[in-house]
Amino acid sequence: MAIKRFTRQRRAVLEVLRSTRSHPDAAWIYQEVKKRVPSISLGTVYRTLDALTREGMVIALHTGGATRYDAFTEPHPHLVCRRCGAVLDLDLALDGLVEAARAAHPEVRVERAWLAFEGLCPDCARALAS
Amino acid sequence: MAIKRFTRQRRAVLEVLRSTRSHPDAAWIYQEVKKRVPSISLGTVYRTLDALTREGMVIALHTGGATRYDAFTEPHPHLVCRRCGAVLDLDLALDGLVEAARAAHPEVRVERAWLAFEGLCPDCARALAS
DNA sequence: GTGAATGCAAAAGCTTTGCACTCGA
DNA sequence: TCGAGTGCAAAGCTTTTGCATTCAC
Repeated sequence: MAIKRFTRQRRAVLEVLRSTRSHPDAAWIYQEVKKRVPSISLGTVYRTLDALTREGMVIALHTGGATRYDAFTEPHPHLVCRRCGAVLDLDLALDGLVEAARAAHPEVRVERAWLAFEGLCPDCARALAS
Repeated sequence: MAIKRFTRQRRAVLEVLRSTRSHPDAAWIYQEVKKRVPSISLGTVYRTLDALTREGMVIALHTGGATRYDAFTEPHPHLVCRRCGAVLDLDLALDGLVEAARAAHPEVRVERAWLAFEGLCPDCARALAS
């Protein structure tokens, strides 16, 4: 269902998510939101993240473990560190990807592109280089 | 650990996976492999898929629900249908993506690109158009 | 006031794991 | 032979859900 009421809980989830660029999962968000709204339950966090995702206010990232969320909704690629699991935003335009897919495959409806790179974050790249 | 023995079970999992382009999950693979190796357990299927993925013989796709596997390991994008969940291979070159990411972000190590499109498969596009 | 949203807790997936046994190299 | 791999089952983790209650509109 669409969001009808903007409750304290939903506002807090959104604010916590907007306050970080670490692409946290539901458990981390829950711990943080609890500091502002101690009565909130994990189930509400999940329901809120689900609603916000369907509204397009946040993005859900499926990188392997728990789903991670991102309040920065402009299309942008991510780097997933294969060593520590960190997810970083990359500054790289995704222009043309959707159009190219549409041109190559007119039989499907292409709505959005998800681009992720696998590799090593700066810390892990340094650690493995030595 | 690396694969040391190519058992009946592992051969069967790989053959089942190579026989389809439907990007099945572990449960489906388990049902199919059972027809050839009735004694196989779901745990072995998971361990085998994990080993094959680490060996680079199959690819693991994280699209939201259960992990799906693909024996076609050439880098290629997928279309994930938001209506029925189907995953289709798209015929579109990924050339230059990794290089572009490396150029834009020399501080990270970029090893591989994962490109997925969200949209509608041919059946669902047709169904929603009417 | 009213029903959308919440809190709680149970349950439902999906995946991993410990252990004794098996069998491929 | 002998340890990598298996089968079984229990456990672990993430996520969903039913239901009574609450509270935003």
